Amino acid sequence: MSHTLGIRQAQKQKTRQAFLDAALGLLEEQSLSSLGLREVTRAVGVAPTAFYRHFRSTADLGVALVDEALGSLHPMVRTTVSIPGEERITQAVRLIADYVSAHPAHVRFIARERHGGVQPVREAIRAQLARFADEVRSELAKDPGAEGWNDDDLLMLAHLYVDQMLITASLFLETLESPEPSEAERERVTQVATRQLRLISLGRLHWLDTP
Amino acid sequence: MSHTLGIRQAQKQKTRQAFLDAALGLLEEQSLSSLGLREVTRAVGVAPTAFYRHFRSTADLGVALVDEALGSLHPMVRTTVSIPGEERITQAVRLIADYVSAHPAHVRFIARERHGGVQPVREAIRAQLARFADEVRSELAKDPGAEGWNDDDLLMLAHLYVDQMLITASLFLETLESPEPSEAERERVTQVATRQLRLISLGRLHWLDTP
DNA sequence: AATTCCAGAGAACAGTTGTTAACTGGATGA
DNA sequence: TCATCCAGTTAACAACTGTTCTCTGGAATT
Repeated sequence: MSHTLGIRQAQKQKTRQAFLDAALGLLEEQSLSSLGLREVTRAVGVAPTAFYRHFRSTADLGVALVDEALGSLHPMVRTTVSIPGEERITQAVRLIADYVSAHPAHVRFIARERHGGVQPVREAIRAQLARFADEVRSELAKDPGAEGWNDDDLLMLAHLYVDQMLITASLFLETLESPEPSEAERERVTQVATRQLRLISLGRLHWLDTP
Repeated sequence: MSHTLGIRQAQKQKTRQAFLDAALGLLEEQSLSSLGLREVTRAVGVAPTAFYRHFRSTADLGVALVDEALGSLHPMVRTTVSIPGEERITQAVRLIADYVSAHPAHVRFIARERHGGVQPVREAIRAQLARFADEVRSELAKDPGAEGWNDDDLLMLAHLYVDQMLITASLFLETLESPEPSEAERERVTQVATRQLRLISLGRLHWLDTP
């Protein structure tokens, strides 16, 4: 059962969330490695020293942001990959489009810090993406089209899908950042992403044609 | 014809190159948006104000680094893509492996700043990658396997290849950064990348099977 | 009701930052 | 040879950084 938090714990979590929100906002136009501790506390409206009550460093805050950004996405990905047939591709692209629309700053943060200058954050993202890949692999294994596939090749394919989804997310993001975000642009990205996934699925279909 | 530079111009270019080299070194463990001007001049061994003789800002220096990192790669990519048959994939993976080994810091810089916090640099990288995609597209168009393909689909495929190459480069880089860089790890990345490219090529082969 | 706890405030620290202005001295071109 | 140019220097600026130590007032515990 869930324990009701005391006033004190509740207020602390509220402040912590304010830190995460403020940081995410500031990170829209800079990278984590240049994010200052004082900068964040100023945005939240608290004293600089209050930061240490919640995080050891801005790198620590970054790791927390990784979990916030990707943690809740796992069940959705599993569900989407488990859809059979053509519908899977359509729904996967839609899932990404919707997620980018709903949480653009989170997506930007992940894309930016995946190869960014803060090692612990890179590692946290790497671990999350590896989890996604493994989940995709295990869902694909249940698919009838996976007969005759070994686990290595399935994981190779899963990584291809995951990376492709990240690229697509980044393209949708650019769509939002564009000076005049048009529905036509979004539609174009959707079309390209769909066809790229279709092409990969075609390759998958004929993977075992010749040994 | 090439004009021989005076002592003065030559010395200036030498210092400029020292700036680029020093910056690239410092950027191994941080992002461009946190790179300080004084930090760079200190590493070069020159007064802070000397920086302004060469660059307007660190963002400006970043744009110069983009050209240094990717500019010389275009002819190699064209040549590699023009190779027919299975050999093309093998040679492409080898090209990337060699380039990462020879210029790891440049590759890291591109991967990091592609989605980094400095807009002009992102734009410069985007433009270079678009050039690669267009070059790959025009080489693929010459390929016998491209009969019946329209330009839109060819460009879609070209982007898929280019993005895939960047992902592979980043994996090779992680291989070098690993605490104990083993040849076995490199070989594994080579194998995965090769099979991913093969799968994509299989999809390409059957793209026109059903309209 | 008395005591402990602890999120956040306040002040101070030594170092750092980007940018300005005025300079020097060797290469350059008349 | 002499005047011009200009890459790099020196000095100074206000503003900012992360981190420390001490303090406070309300919640939590007894």
